[in-house]
Formats: sequence, structure tokens, C-alpha cells
Amino acid sequence: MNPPTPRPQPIGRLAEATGLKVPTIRYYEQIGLLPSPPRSQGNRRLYPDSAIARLRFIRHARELGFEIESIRQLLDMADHPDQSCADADSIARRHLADIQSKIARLTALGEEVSQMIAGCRQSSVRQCRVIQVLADHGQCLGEHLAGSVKINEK
Amino acid sequence: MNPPTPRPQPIGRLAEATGLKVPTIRYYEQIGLLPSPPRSQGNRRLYPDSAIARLRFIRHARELGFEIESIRQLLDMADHPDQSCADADSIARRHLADIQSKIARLTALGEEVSQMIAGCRQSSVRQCRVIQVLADHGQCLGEHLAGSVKINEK
DNA sequence: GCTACAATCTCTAGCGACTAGAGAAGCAAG
DNA sequence: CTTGCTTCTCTAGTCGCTAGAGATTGTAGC
Repeated sequence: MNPPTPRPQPIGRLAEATGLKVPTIRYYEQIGLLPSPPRSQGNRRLYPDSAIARLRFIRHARELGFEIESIRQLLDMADHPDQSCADADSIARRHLADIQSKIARLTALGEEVSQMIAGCRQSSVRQCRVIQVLADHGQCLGEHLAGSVKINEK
Repeated sequence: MNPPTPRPQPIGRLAEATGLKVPTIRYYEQIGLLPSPPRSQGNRRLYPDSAIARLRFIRHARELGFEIESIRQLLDMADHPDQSCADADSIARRHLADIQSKIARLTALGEEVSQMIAGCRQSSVRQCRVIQVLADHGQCLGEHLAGSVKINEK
């Protein structure tokens, strides 16, 4: 006879339902991505069903490589469905450009590393092409890595 | 008449010669990649010329995306030129595999993100394909991202 | 010698996105 | 009542640096 009142869920259930780990969910709350849910008498978090959708959104966006700050903006937009989605579009475009430049860089790295490997005759270190190339930048494929490259990113 | 005795260099000179920043060089010393050089009376580091080659090796390897721990091993090998280079080879191969899997993953992400963008008609958020797809995993290209994906890597 | 100013020193903290662990408390079943 | 699981808070660690404070040293010009 009751209308199907979905009971609030504890954090572990939420973790199961979303595929996120429990500490990750707490972390998202801490950084303000997920609103703090009400607590039980014993101080446990009890989540409404809406939390599942929100966390799935976050997880999917993270899987697609969006940064937390972008996700924060995307969630804001999802919360205001009557506004323009131009910003969402531009966030996604920026992200796509980022992905493509990473691919380009990794492709260049991959070619260079495989050249190194191909040149190695597997004898002593003295003749190792891998070590030689690393020791002498001049021996590498090209200059495409110099200058334009941020050394500190993967 | 003197044989060309290369004078030890201060850290700033070394930074210029290698393209690394001064704090980065100190950091490499701190983590044991670069041996601690002798100091001047006033406690400044004075580097022998060999430090330049070592730092260039490190920089080049970092540009190629090798992790510090791999570089540590590669440097060990470079220091023992009579040993076998099979390990260097396998480090490089492992790194190549890593690069290739990142490329594969980024390519999949890029396709999915560009599908999202292509589907967006730039109207309100309610009809925004970008937001929709993020909100509902089922709408995305495929299952290739599910399960096999570590959410926490870029 | 004195005065600027640059370079260097040590130390600590911050980045992003979590992850791991300690130690305490709550909760359900037997 | 005990056992064992879940949850709680808090702190610290990951990687490869980077930024900043505040002190000291070195150098160039006058």
C-alpha cells in the first residue's frame, strides 16, 4: 500500500551501485562535488536516490578523462537544465583538444622509444642503443620533442 | 700550459646547460638520482662536468616519459657498461607497451567525446547531448570503457 | 669599504585525484 | 554478550616536481 518510498542508502550500498570506492565518495563530498547527505542517529551518511545518479555522472565523466573542475561545472549545468549548453560544449571541446594533443605527444614518444628498442642488439650496455640514445639527445629521431615539450607531464 | 681543467660549475650554470630548473636539480639530488657534489666554502654546490651528462640523460629520459624509478635503473646500467643490456631493453619495452595502451585508451576517449560534441545542437542543457551522455552511461559508444578502466588515471 | 642586487642555501607546503591505514564507534546476527 | 562487518574521522602517502619564505653568500659598481 505504501508508495514505493526508496529508503536512504548507506555509503557502502552507494559504492556498490556506482562502482566507486567508499573513500572516493567521501572525498567527493569533501571537495563539494556531492552534497553532504543527512546522517543517521549513529552519524552514518544516508543517501537519497539522487546521489546515485550524480555519482554515476561523475564516474562517467572521470572515465572520459574530465578533470574534477570541469565536472563541477558540468554538474552545475546539469542542475540548471534551462540554461544554454554552450559552456558544456566548450568544456567538451577543450577536453577533446587536450586528448588529441596527448595522443600526438604519446605517438611521437612511442615512435622514438620503439626506434631505440629496434636498434638494440641485446649485447652489453656499452653497445646498447637504448642507453646510447638516452645519453645523447642528438641521436634521437628528431627535434620534435625539444622546446615544445613540458617535461613534467606524462 | 694548464691542461684544460674544467672548473666545477654552480647549480645555475648547470641548469642552463641542461635545460632543467635549479630546484629540479636539487630535487634529483635529494632523491638520489644525482650524486651530491662537493660544496664551496660558502656551502654552494660545485658540479663536475660529468653532472651535465647525467642530467641530460635524465632529462631526455623524462621527456620520453620514463618514470624516475626506471631512470634510476637505466642510470645504474649506464654506470656499468660491461653488463648486459637486456634489462634496459625490457624497461624500454615495458614503457613502450605503456605508451601504446595509453594511446589506445585516449583514442577511445577521444572518439566518445567527439561523438558527444557532434550530437550537441547547442540549445538548452535539457537537450544537450554532452550532459545527457554523461548522465546516462548507456548512451555512450560502447562498453569498452567499463570494467577494464582505471578511473584514476589520465 | 659600502651598497645593491643576483644567486644560492634550507625548509616547508602545494598540486590532482585519490588511496591506505589507524583507531574508535555503531550495528546485526547468533 | 560476543563476533565480525561497516562506517566514522583523521592523517599521511602517492608522483614529479613547483612555489615560496627567509637566510646567507657572492659579485659588480662606486
